[in-house]
Amino acid sequence: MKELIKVMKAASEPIRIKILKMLEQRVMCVCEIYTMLGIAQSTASKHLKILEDAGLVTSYKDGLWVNFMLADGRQNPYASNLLGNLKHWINEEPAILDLIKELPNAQRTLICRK
Amino acid sequence: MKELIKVMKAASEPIRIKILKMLEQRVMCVCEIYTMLGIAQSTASKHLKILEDAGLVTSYKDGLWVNFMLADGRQNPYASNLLGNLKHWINEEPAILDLIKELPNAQRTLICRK
DNA sequence: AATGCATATTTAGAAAAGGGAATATAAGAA
DNA sequence: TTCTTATATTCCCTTTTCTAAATATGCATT
Repeated sequence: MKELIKVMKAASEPIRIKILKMLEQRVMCVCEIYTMLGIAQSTASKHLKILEDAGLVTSYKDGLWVNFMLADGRQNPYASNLLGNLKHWINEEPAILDLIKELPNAQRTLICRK
Repeated sequence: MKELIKVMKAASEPIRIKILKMLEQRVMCVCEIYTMLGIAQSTASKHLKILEDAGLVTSYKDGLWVNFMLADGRQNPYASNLLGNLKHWINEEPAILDLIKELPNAQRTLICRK
């Protein structure tokens, strides 16, 4: 039950759904994510932690970057079920279409270096 | 997106999951529900409203009683998907097993009349 | 009409979640 | 070591959510 609630709660926030939809396309680092969504870095980190705790997302380090990707869901059936469904959900939604369209422009080497 | 979020949010509360699991068994009125869950009547009404707004539950009047049941989900794909999955989720959970076991004892004619 | 009963709604307080600025951490570069 | 940079965490504030008592509504019975 706790696991299920955690997944549902993680999936009940528009920003987190957007993150999942972007990660369907490719691996992303935090700076790419918060830039795409127009939110603060700390906000993005927190949402990613919630997604990770729910088993929806995993990450691995690559130097200074932390790469986030969809979890394979082998350990959490609720998470993998949601991720599977989400792939063919809300793909026609304007907000999502825009995100996907803009995704190629969000490259860590262009965005995060100041 | 809004529809999806509404369903996820509705499903991200233990009490509401418990209500759905009970409604898998049978139609219930509000007094049966709040008695089973040990919550206030107003609390139960509000949770039911949230579930109904999300398209997970429907209700019909029968005199003074209001009967709640799972929605058929013909209008909301997210809701029907969740309801379908939930049927084979958390059935081994002690809290759920107990609820189902106690369900036959919660009869409106015995419980609500004072 | 008037009363009784099941449910809905309102109200108010407490708890949780969301947001971002500021700070801490960790890893690469100098 | 010291500096820089990407991310995590802390802190504080605002918004939302949850809970239940109190009140309102609506139907049925008398």
